[in-house]
Amino acid sequence: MSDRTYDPQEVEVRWQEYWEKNRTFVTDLDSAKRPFYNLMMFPYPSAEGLHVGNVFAFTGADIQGRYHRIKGFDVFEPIGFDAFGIHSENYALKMGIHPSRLVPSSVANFRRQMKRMGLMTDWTREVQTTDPAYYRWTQWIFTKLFEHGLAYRAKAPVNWCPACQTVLANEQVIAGNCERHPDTAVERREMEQWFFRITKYASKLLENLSWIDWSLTTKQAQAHWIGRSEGAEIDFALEGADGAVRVFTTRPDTLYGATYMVLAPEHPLVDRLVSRELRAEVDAYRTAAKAMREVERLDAGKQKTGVFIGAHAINPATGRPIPIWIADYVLLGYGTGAIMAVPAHDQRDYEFAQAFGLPIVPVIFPIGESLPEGAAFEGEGLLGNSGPFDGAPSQEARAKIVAYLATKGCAEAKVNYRLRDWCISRQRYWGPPIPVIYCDRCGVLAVPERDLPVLLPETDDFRPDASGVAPLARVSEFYHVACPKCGAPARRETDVSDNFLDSAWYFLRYTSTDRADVAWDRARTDRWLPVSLYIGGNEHAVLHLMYTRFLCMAFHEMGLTGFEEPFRRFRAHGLLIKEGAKMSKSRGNVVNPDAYVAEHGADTFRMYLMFLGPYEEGGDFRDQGIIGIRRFLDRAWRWVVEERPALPKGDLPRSARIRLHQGIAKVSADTESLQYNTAIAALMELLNVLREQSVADSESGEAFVRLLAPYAPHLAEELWAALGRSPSVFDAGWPDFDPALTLTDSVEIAVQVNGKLRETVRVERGSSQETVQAVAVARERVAAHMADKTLRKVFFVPDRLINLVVG
RNA sequence: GCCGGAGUGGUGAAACUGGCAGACACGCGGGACUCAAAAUCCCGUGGGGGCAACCUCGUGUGGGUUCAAAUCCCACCUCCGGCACCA
Repeated sequence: MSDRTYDPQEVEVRWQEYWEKNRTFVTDLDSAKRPFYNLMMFPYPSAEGLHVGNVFAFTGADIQGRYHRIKGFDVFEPIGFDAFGIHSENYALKMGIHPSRLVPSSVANFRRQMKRMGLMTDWTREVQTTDPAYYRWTQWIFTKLFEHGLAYRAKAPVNWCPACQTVLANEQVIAGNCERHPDTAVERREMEQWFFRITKYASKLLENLSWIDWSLTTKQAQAHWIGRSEGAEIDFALEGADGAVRVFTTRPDTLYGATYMVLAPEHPLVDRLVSRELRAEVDAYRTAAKAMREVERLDAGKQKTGVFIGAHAINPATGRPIPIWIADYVLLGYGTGAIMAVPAHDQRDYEFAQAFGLPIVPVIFPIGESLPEGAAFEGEGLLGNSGPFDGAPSQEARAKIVAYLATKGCAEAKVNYRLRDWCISRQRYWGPPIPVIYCDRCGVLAVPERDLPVLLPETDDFRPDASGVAPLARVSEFYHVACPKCGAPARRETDVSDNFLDSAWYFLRYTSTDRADVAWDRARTDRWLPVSLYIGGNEHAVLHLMYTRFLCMAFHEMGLTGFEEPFRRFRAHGLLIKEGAKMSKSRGNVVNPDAYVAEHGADTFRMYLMFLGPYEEGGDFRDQGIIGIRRFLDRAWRWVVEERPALPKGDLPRSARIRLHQGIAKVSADTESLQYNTAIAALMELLNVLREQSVADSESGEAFVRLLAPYAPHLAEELWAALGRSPSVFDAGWPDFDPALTLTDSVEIAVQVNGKLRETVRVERGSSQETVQAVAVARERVAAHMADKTLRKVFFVPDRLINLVVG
């Protein structure tokens, strides 16, 4: 017996060197016959290094890559780093070191840790979003969108975080507070911003969800975010003035019950409509609403407030004038920024009408019950108080009323979306400058492709200030530029683009990192995309994944790619938490993998994370059971290296062979469907069975090692070599199983009497009810429970169960 | 409030399409080996009762459907994630 034992450090480093030297996981993108693009969400390389949450995410994705590789696919598994953005910038400000000097060491640390984890990454295709060779193309994408009318500049009320000193996307505002500063209320500011017209694709973004193979939860989150609602836009003519107020409603059937209107305080018509006597009051309300903290304004439970503006509009159905109010519960950014208020059938309008003594006219009457007291009736029923439409069912009346108004030119059916355009301007330093030049003569120009990249100037003066102007405005060599068209003095845009733009196209760049002349090589993207499988966290369900889909639709429309949807399959992994809480630096509960890898090795740590619970559900990280995985790998090593070679050669007994084939079937199916915890349990069971055998057969060793390979890649290579096979096990093919050998010859059948388990009997597979019943009733324990009772009925599930009902 | 997901031994968890609840591990108890320990191996391990064979209760709570429910239905509780005056 050898005195050597399994030494993961030695084994793992040796195989990592072997893979690197032999370019085992470097993919020839141009000759691949069976491309499998295995994508994982690239990390933000924080200075603290990789944490277990990253390792959990990467490992689950890497298992898919390795599994497909053994199955014979040409797997492309690239990685990159996304070090632009506010997170890096704030950290740099805190440390007083320029981000361009901090990022390389963070990246180097991440790279070291990731290599040590043994991912099958193709490191020849690494991208960094902060590299001018990359962001040149991020800027190019902006110019393409600009050319196609998908990028525009608008003054808009934006979310301003006083702590970040920058604009936030809606998605970055959590309950009215900043995503990065949970104690800081977001303010609203009017600013010139660059937007991408994602709303153009709202319907396509929604419709395609019906066929893309994504985790259901992710698709639901996207559908909700897009927020489609069907209704109508209706014009309410102004009384004693030209023009009309347009509203959006999902309930045109309630039009006869519209007894007043409400505009958002910021609505542009307010200024024109407000009466002289009420102007002071209205202005005071508008100022207050504007200054109000977003959290307060959006608090659904708060008392309704508002003011009458001294003007009236005509209800187009009743022909009667109704008062126009402003109130902060109506939002400028949704629908038309104005509503028709139907207090009888909308709870918010009801509360408002109650507070201000406005008339409440019911027009929908529930069938077979009466209207609720003290609340709006929001359900369906028959129309009343509705002139010619009285008696019509409310659902049918919607279209009828719209059609009737349409003939008078004051309504049209309309689909509204909650989705808003993507604001990409950031008044910060650490990002790709938006490639735009403002020339007094030529107007707003995109920087021509030949002048890209617009390099981010090196400056130590990059702290944002309350001016709201980006730090780049203070760098005069950058700010002043000659117009690319006429040569006259012109100015550069000084905002940088949103970090989400960097990460919205990185998977296209991976294929073409060797090409300095194009963003991506069309032949390669045609071969490799859409991505075969994308694995990542569901926290990106509506941000990253939505923006990415939008860009790909735009690229496809421009003829830049051959596909519309970037990810064939997307699977969301669960969140790894610690003691019931999300891991974060502020909580001080971030777990660093290095210590575990140093103690037990990467294989053990990988498998342990995967064994913790269902991959798609995540779980609570504890290191309690890690020793169980280590023991399992130790046993696997001993079995292959020491125990098995000492046994005489021979064939497995049939029962063991059946267990082997059942194991192959189970591990294959569970790996395929990301049920890694049960796949590992099956591997353990299989090893337990195989170690009980007293012969060394020719089949089980190689099968087991290959099943183990996606999970413990280093050890699998080592054991493959110990079996006398030449590397790499990842070129060896996935073991097949014989379906006939996955069924045992005999089965154990549960015998119940009146639904309670009393006995089990072992019979030949496929035994008839008569046979099983005969065996069962002959058993003493069964007979005892049936004594002096009559057999009423028998339920028989072949090969499983028999239930004898007596009474 | 709304939309998802979840609630099972001391712990992480497993359970096909409604068909033997607790696979696989951790931990714990006992034993073997050892001068001793570590490592390893073997046995046991949901609760209660019983010397035992066995009996009985048991998947968040309360009802229901069914020969049979962790699984389906109704009502509720708790936790996690997301959204939130969306007209």
